[in-house]
Amino acid sequence: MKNTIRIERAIKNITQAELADLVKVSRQTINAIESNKYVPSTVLALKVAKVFEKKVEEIFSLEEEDWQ
Amino acid sequence: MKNTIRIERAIKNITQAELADLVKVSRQTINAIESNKYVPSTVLALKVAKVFEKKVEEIFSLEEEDWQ
DNA sequence: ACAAAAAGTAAAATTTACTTTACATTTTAA
DNA sequence: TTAAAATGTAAAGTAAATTTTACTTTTTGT
Repeated sequence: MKNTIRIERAIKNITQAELADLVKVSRQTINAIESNKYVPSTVLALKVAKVFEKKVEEIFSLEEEDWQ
Repeated sequence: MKNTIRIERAIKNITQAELADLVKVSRQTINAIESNKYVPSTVLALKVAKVFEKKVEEIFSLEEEDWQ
């Protein structure tokens, strides 16, 4: 799965730390998700999408390998 | 976070086992998510939404306590 | 009423998300 | 150019997702 968090942050001009505060996780968690180190929970994805006023699908999208 | 998977399954008339096959998890995982035993990953939420041809937000929604 | 299918549930094991701490590197602004 | 801010990263620890196996209860169809 890929995501556009880095782009959305740039548009909104907020730092990883600020986004982390808004969605109540650590800065490293945001960094790890941007770097595709792991897949966030649905709660976190919904919060991130809400911060950026976008649908979850506009920020997170499935890739071939997500279906095996 | 709550979800409407049980309702969507009823509309589409598919069993927990069939949905589990479609999204490639165990039947118990679907059951646990329907029963709010735990929060699925974003990959799984995207797959479930796709199966039901709905947006993630139409199936999964945040509740007060998800923001603390 | 009966059998089969579906759903509920639970424990143990495994994998993965997320935190905390800490430090290194890169970018930004004066 | 230099300091501060932002980002990258890593290890150790904790919490939570997911699987597997297995059994019970409920629902459905005949």
